[in-house]
Amino acid sequence: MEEPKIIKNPEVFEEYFIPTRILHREDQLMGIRNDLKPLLSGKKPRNIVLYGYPGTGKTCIAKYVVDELRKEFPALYAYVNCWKEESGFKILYNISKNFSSSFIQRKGISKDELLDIIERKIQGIQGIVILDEFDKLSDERILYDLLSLSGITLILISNKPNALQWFDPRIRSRLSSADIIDFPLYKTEEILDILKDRREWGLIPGTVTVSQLERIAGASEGDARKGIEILRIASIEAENRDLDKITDDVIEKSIPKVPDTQKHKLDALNPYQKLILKVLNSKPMDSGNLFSELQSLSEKQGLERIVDRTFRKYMERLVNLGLVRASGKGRWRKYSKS
DNA sequence: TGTCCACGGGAAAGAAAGGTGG
DNA sequence: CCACCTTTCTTTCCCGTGGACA
Repeated sequence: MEEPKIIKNPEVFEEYFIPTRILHREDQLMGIRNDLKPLLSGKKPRNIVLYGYPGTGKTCIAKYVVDELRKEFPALYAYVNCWKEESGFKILYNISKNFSSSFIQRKGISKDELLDIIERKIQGIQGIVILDEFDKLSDERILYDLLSLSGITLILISNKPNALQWFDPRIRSRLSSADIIDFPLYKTEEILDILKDRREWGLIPGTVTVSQLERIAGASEGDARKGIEILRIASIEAENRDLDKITDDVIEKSIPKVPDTQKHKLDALNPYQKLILKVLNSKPMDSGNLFSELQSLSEKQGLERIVDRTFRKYMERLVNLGLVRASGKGRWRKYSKS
């Protein structure tokens, strides 16, 4: 293979790549930092649950914060994807392997022994375990066992909004104090920023234009991973064709190669949710006014009235989709279009 | 200190989507 | 293809909570 013309650093586009700076996820970043902060003063941190659609930065940011923390504090660390390692044994095995510098015999070892190993390892030192896609966990006992070890802080990640509800009440009660952090879909401009960042680190200058990146960002449906993947495929394709820059044609061909992850969540808004957006388009509002506005508008359109709790669920959804911004807390929250 | 009122968890009811066997 | 059952998602009902404000 001769000199690359497009790609400077292919790692930048890999799934495991963690960027040196995180864009547009300040709240989530601070949230996780604060939850883990007690470690630095020898206290027990909060467990954390991260929710959000695919490609909203959950895994990336969790790893980023843990990396950052470990520069200051020597905590043990393990990342396990529960979808790949679905059995309880595999998960424990992976954790103990990550925690331990020495080799662990895989054969003839029981779950209990693995738990013992883990427990011994974290004596006097703390361990952080990221369980990605924890809703895929086949053996929920493991979660219970891990939660019983006081030296372990869990970061649980899922793209199902209420993944916890499936678990045993005992597990839920142990997680009741966990901090729940939501990751809304990225907006198109935010994905554009992320793509520009990756371009800078991963591609040779001048190989892709901003308007081309805009095209990719627009096709990403709020999923940063999808955007990055499109850029990666386009780069490789351009490289293969021996081009010295990425052409529009290559980009258009790359877009359909990346599967939809969001399943068109965005156009699946119901009439009420569309009305809410329309109202917020003109001016920001607090919840009470917005709700009564919605009621009278929907009456005019011949729609049934909805109950207030349903309205709040709609708002929650819209915020999660990143279509509405919520500022202020509790009952004094204000909603505005984002 | 009590009232006000949106918040949000959770259960129950209802609706839609997904199988399966005839 | 339809009838029926199961699973999953949505909406409603119920209710305890907590911060502002008087």
